[in-house]
Amino acid sequence: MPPRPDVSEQRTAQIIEAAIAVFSEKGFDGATMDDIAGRIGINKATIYLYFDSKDALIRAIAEDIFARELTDLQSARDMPAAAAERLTAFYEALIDDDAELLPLMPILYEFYALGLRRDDVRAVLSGFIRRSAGLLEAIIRDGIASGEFAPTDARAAALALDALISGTTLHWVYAPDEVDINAQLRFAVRLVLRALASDDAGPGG
Amino acid sequence: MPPRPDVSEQRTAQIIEAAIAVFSEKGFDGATMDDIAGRIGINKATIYLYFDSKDALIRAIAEDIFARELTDLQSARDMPAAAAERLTAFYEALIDDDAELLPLMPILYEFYALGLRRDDVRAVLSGFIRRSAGLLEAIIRDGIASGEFAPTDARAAALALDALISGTTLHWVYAPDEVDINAQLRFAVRLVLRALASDDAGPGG
Amino acid sequence: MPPRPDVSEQRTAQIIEAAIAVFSEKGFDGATMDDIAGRIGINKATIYLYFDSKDALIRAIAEDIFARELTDLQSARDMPAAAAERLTAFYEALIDDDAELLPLMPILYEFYALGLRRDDVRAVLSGFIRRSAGLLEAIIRDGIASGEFAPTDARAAALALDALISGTTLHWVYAPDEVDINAQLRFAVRLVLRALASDDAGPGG
Amino acid sequence: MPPRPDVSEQRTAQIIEAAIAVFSEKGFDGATMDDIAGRIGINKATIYLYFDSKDALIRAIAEDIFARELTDLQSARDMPAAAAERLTAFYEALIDDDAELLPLMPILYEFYALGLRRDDVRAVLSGFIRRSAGLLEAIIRDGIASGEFAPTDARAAALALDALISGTTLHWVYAPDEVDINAQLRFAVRLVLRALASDDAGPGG
DNA sequence: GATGAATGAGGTTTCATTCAT
DNA sequence: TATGAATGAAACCTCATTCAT
Repeated sequence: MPPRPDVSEQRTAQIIEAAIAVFSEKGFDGATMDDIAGRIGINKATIYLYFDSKDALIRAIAEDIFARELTDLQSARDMPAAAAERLTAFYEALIDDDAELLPLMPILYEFYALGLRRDDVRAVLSGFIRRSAGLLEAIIRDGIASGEFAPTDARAAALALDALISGTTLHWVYAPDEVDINAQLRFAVRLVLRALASDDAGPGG
Repeated sequence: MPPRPDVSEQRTAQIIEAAIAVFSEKGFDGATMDDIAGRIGINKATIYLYFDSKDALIRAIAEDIFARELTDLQSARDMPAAAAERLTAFYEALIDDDAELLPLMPILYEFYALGLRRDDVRAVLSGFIRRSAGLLEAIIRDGIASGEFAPTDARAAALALDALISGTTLHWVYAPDEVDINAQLRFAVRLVLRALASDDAGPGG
Repeated sequence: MPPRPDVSEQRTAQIIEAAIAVFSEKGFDGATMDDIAGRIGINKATIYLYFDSKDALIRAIAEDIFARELTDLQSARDMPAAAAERLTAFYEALIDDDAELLPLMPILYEFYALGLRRDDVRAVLSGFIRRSAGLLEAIIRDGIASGEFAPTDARAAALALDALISGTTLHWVYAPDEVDINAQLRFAVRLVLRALASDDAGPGG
Repeated sequence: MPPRPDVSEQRTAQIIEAAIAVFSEKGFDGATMDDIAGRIGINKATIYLYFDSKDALIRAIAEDIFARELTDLQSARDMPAAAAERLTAFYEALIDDDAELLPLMPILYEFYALGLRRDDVRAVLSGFIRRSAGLLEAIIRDGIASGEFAPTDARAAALALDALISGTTLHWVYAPDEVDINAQLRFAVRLVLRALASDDAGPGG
């Protein structure tokens, strides 16, 4: 914690923002501290006043990004609406964020790759995935409780939905011409909803 | 006709194998040519007799790995069995390959990340994803033709299944304790099969 | 306004000086960045703060050296004296600079060789040669205008004089025992002066 | 001396020829043994059957090239003609060899540069320069003996002529548009001949 | 808080040279 | 005689990190 929190916090945020942009473009290793500093017109050394190391910066970014993503999911969960509607709302928010989300994809995969090698990053990612599925599960559980969905393995369904979403995003990124992301995500949700509505016993059965 | 058997192909394969192992462990950037050479007890410079550059080596690995993966899928497609059975067989092969597949995951995400920045890698990945979905689609289409599945958008279903598989693998890798990969994949297939069996119009509808 | 005086220019000059010495001794290819850095007790990487690459450094040296040489010639041209005197003064300065000039010879030939392969270096050399002959030509032209020399092809005479000087320098460097550089240069100038004084039509005739 | 001289000599010559071409194009350091071997379709290692090292090859080339040049000069000296004619014949042969000589210029300067650092090369070059001036001197001396030229310092005149020739060649190479090599060389010879014809005492006087 | 200057460590790539065949 | 394969040594260049100002 640097002495003057007001300025510091701004700078911290500014650096993180710049770093996200640069890392997205060049990858964690391809990007240099100079690239990041240059993007906001400060000196490379200044970054070290706010972050201990490049690794620490990367870790901070992981926390920042995944916290933001969770926020979206959380507000979907907390919407006063039927469960099916809330799930739909969630993926629609995802798509609408198109302009925001797409540029994050490179860094996302960068994190998936890095997390398998760095424990601190792995922890952040694991937590995110767990919580992400947890939020979807909560919505599904609400739907079951309210009788909107048939009783089923909410956890498995949540995992499947989450998997569908991230898998579809991958298609979107790597074969954009072939995938109508919007239709495909809608299809995915419907797929899961139908399973929930039926009496399927889920993977645990 | 040189007296000695052509050792080139063996060396090439040997280097690729070593490189896969090292890249998985340290990432493309973290791994050095020395690491790779050291792993098979040759000199760093020898690698350059077989690959023009580190980048070329990475690219060769991409082709190698994804070709192997496709082979598995292809043999599933070509099995003389009902479509549902063939889909099931495919993901079961995936799981059985556990010991082979799991160590490849880091490199896979490494490729996903890199592909968004390097065109040659991107081309290999795009092709893989496209062909992968194409093979699943073929099986599904067979099922529809044989009356095993209800008429539906085979492409969308294939994409969904493919997405489910890669998304589930991600869970598996990052939250292994929470995910029974076997059950979860079975669940995924059943999910899609049910959609196929019904009269749902798919994402295009 | 940084508190410290701008040390950049000094460093730049220091590096160029060291590089000239090292390049003279070992040739462009034989010399390493480490050699150069070591000579002034700095780290190799520091050189890269001032020059983009070894090639850029070499190019900077070309500009530096040839600019210096031209300065000498220019001051000879601008002397308030008869043309013949000014020409004589020039080669005498050349000889007096003995201690400075001789060590530069290796690097000069290095440049002659390199310039035939590298366009940026070639441009510097071409310009130098052109301007060098141009300055001599100006002096000769003055002499003709003042009636000191007979009307003749001033350009051809200048080129001949320039050629004589560089050719003689070559002898000097490679057969120092056999050539009295001082006498030989004086002879060369006299040779040209006599041609100028006569009514010879020059090479164009 | 390899066992079978017939094949060996051919190979040796073939390698030298290839090396001259490659060295001219890329410089001594820029050229690799592979470049040279590749140019005649042999294996790099084969060169080592004929030359001990790259340095030895370079030295052999120096001897080869300068011997050839001297041959031209020698035949000019031995022509049954007046001295003035023989000098003229010499520079004319030089110009006619245009197509042969011009491509050798890069390697020539390469040698001038290298000779200042490598004793074996320096010895070859020194000898060449000395002998070259010696041949010109012989012709001039003949001219003096026959009364064709006025008595003068033949050595100084020869050196001046030699210097003029090599200096002019430099202009030619670096400012080809500005120099009519043919006219300029003729001018140079005339310049010297006039000096010889007169009663000038030369530099030694 | 900020930076210009510097560096140590290291990575990719190149290549003359060797040697078993 | 010829070569495919291999390598040790080294060079250029980069960059995260430090520190005096």
